[in-house]
Amino acid sequence: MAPKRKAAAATGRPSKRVASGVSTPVSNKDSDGEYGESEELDVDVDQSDIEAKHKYDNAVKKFQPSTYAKDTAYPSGDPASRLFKAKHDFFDEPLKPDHRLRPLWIDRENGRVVLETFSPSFKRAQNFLINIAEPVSRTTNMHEYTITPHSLFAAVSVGLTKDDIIKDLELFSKTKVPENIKQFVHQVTESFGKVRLVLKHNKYFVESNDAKVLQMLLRDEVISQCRVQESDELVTEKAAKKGGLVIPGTKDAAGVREAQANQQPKREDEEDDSEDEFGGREAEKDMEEFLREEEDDDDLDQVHSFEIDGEKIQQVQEHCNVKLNLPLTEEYDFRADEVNANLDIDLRPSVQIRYYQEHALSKMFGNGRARSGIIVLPCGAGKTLVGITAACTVKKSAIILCTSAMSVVQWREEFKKWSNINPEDIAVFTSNEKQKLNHRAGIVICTYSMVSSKEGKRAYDTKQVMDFITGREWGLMVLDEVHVVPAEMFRRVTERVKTHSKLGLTATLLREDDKIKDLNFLIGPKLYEANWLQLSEEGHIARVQCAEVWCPMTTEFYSEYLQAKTTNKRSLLSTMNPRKFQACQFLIDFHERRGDKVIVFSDNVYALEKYATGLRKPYIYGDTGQREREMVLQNFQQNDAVSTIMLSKIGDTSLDLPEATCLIQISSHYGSRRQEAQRLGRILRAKRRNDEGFNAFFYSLVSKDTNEMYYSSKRQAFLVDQGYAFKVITHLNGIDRMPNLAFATQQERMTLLTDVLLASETAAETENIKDDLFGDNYARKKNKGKGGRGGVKRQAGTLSSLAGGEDMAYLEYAKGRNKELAKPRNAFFRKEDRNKERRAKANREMLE
DNA sequence: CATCACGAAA
DNA sequence: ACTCCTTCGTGATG
Repeated sequence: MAPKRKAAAATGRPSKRVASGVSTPVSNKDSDGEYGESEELDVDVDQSDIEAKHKYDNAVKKFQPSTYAKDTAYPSGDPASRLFKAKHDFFDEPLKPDHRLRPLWIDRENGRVVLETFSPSFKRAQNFLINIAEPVSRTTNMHEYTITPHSLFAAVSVGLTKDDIIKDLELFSKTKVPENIKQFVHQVTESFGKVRLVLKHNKYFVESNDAKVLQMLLRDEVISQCRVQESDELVTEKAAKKGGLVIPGTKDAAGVREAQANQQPKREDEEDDSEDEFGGREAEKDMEEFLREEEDDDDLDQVHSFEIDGEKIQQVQEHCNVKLNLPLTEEYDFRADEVNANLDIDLRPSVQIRYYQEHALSKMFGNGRARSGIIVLPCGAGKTLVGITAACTVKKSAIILCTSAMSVVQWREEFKKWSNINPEDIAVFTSNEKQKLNHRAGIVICTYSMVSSKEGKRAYDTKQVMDFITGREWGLMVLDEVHVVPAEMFRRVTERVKTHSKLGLTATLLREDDKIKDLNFLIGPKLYEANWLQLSEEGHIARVQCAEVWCPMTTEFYSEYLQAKTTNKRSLLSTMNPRKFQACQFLIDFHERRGDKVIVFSDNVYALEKYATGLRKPYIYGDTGQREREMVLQNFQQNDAVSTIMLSKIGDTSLDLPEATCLIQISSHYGSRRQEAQRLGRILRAKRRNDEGFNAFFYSLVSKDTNEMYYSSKRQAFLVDQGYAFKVITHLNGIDRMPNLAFATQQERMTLLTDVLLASETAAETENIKDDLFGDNYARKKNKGKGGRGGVKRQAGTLSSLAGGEDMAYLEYAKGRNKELAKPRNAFFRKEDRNKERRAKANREMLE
C-alpha cells in the first residue's frame, strides 16, 4: 500500500478534506484482495485519489520522451500504461526539430497513434484522426487511436485520399511517419472507397472515378452476371459537385435565407465576426476548408459507371465486401432524383444545429449526395435532431426505425417540434397505431420488430402497411440505436425496405460480441464520432461525477456468499448486502437534501422490490402496468415530494427523464459496458446541466470481495476510455450517525438474510418446476391469483410462493404507495430556486 | 377499445 | 464466464 500512497502524493494533488460528508481514503481498485480490513473500513483518511488515470495524466504534463517509456511508477491497471510497457521503437526515431508543436506519436508496430491533447494543434489533429482512425481511449491529456483497414475505409468514404492521409500524418507526427505505415495506408486505400453504389433514376449503378477498377470488376464472374447489359461501354460523365447544397439549421442555411430575402448575394466573410457560441468555430473552419479542397478535386474528375440489376444489390455488395475486399460506398444523389416525390419539410427557421451535429452531417452530405453510414453521438447530444436534419436535407420520403413503441412516439413529437412538416405527413406504424400516408411523400416511423418480424402470422392491416412500405422507394432510412439490434434483423430490414440511403444513429458502437462489425457493410462506415468529454466541457451534455462505492459484506452475508453454490445465489447475496442497502439509503438521503432527483437502478427484480419497499420509494419494472408507470414517472418529474424512483432494466433504454441528476446502481448485468454507458446517458441530458457549477452524479454500489468487483471494473472500462474518472469511495462519512438507518441491528440483518436465502432457493425450485410439465405458466398463474391486478405482480417463483402472509402485506403497501402519488402537488418550482444556490455551493465542496 | 396472456427473441 | 428480464405483436375478453 505504501508505494501507492507515495505515488498519489507525488502527483502534487493537495489532500483536501471533502466537506460533503463523502470522504475517500487512499484506494486503488486494482489491488482487490490486498485490502487490509482495518485500513479502509473505519479510518477516515483525508486524502482523495481519483484512480490511476489522474496520476498518469499529471505525469504526462511534465513528461519527457526519454523518461516516458521507462517510467514504471504507474500500476498496470492504467488505461494507457500498456502503451509504455511493450517495446516502443518509435521512440528510437529521431524527433523532428519542432516536435513540440506536433501532437502525434505513431507506433509502427501496430498502427496505434497517441495524441497529446495539450498540444497547440490538438484540435486540428483530432479532427483529422477522427476521420482516419478508431478512437480507443480518450482521457484528459492523452487520446489513443488505432489505424485499421476499417477506419481507413471510413476515411476514404468521406472523401479523403491516401495522399491527404499521409500528408497530414506527416504534418502532425513528432517523428517521421514510418515507411510501413505509409505502405499500409497505400495498400488499403488502393481498393477502398473507389467504388460506389448509386441509385439514380430508380436504377442502381456501380460508379467509380477510376475506369480501370470498373473494368476489373466487370471481368469478375459474379459481378458481370449482375450487370444490366445495354452496351459494353462504361457511362462517363462529369462528377457532381457540392455546390449549392446547404444543410438546414446551419449558418450557411441562415445566410441563404437572408440572401433570398434581400435579393443580395451572401458575403463570404460575414461569419468572421460572429463568435461561435459553442466554441466549435475552429473545428468548423477545418471542415469547410476540407470540403472546399474536396470540391476542387471533384472538378477535375470524371465518373464512370455501369448499371446493375436492382434485385442483385445484396449479392454484389456482399461479393465486393467479402471476396474482393472492395466495399461499395452507398450514396444517394437525391437532388437529381426526379422519380420520387419531394417532401415539403424543413427545419423551423429558429432552429440552429450545434457545431458537432453540423460536422457529422457534413460528413454525410459532403459531396452533395447522401452517404450511408453511422453517426456516433452520446445520449442527450441530439441524435434525433441529426436524424431530422438529415431528413430535411434529403427532402424525400423517409422511414425511421426505432427499438420501442415509446421512442416511436418520441420521434414523432420531435419531428413536430423541430420541423415544419405537416403532421398529416407523419405516419406512425406500431402494433397499436397504424396510420397511413395521404400524400405521395411522407415520414413513416415504426419499430424494428414491426418491419423485421417474420411474414405469415400477421394481422390484416399490418400486412397492408407492410405492403405499402416494401412496395415503394424511400429516400432515407434512419436507424435509431443501431447497436442494440442484431445484425440479422438489419439484414431483413435492409432486404425488405428499398432505400437510397441509410443513416445509423447510436451512442456506443460497442457490443460484448463481435456483431458490430457487420453493421459496417450493412449500413455503412462510421461517419462521425463525438468526443464525450469535449461535449460535456462545452455544456452540451452534463458534467458527471462518477464514483464507485465499496460496501463491505456483513459477516453473515459473506459466509453465506462463500458457501453459495450457484452464481445466482451469490449475486443475490451481494446485491442484498445490508451495508450496500445502507449506503444506498444514505446516498439517496444525501442527494435528496441537495435537491437532486435520484434514480436507482437494479437489474434484479427481487432486490429492486426489497430496496424500494424498504426505502419507501416508488418503483417500476417490467410487469408494472402502463398507467402506473406513467403515474410514477409523472410524479417524479413534477412532484417535489417524489425525488427518488427505482427502475429495473426498463430504464436502460427509451426512458427520457431529463429531471434526473443523480443515478445509483445497486446491481447490474455482468460486464456490459453498453449498459453502463446507456445508464450514464440517462443523466447526461439533465435539464439543469447549464446551471452554474452543476454536476450530475453516477454511483455504482459494489459489495467488496465479491464478483461484483470484477464486473464493475469491466463495465467501467468504456467510460474510463471516454475520459470519465471514477472515484473510489470506501467510506461514506456520516453514515454511522444517520438516523433510521436500515438493518442497523443484527436481528434485522438476520431476518433479511433468511429472506434472501429463501428467495434464492425458491427461484431455484421454480427453475426445476419449469422443467416439469407445468412449466412457467404454472408459476405465473399462482402468482397471479395472489397478487391480483394493479400491475404489482410478482416475478415467477420468488419469495411469494412460500412467504404468503408477509408477501400480501407488502403488496398492499406497495399498491398504496403508488396510489398516493396520483394527485400531484404543485408549487414546487419555488423550492428549486432556493435550492439552486445551496446546490452550487455543495457541488463545489463535493468536488474535491 | 382498454387490458391481459401468450410466445418469441435477445 | 453466465443467466434473466423485458418488450413486442397478436388475439381474446368484457
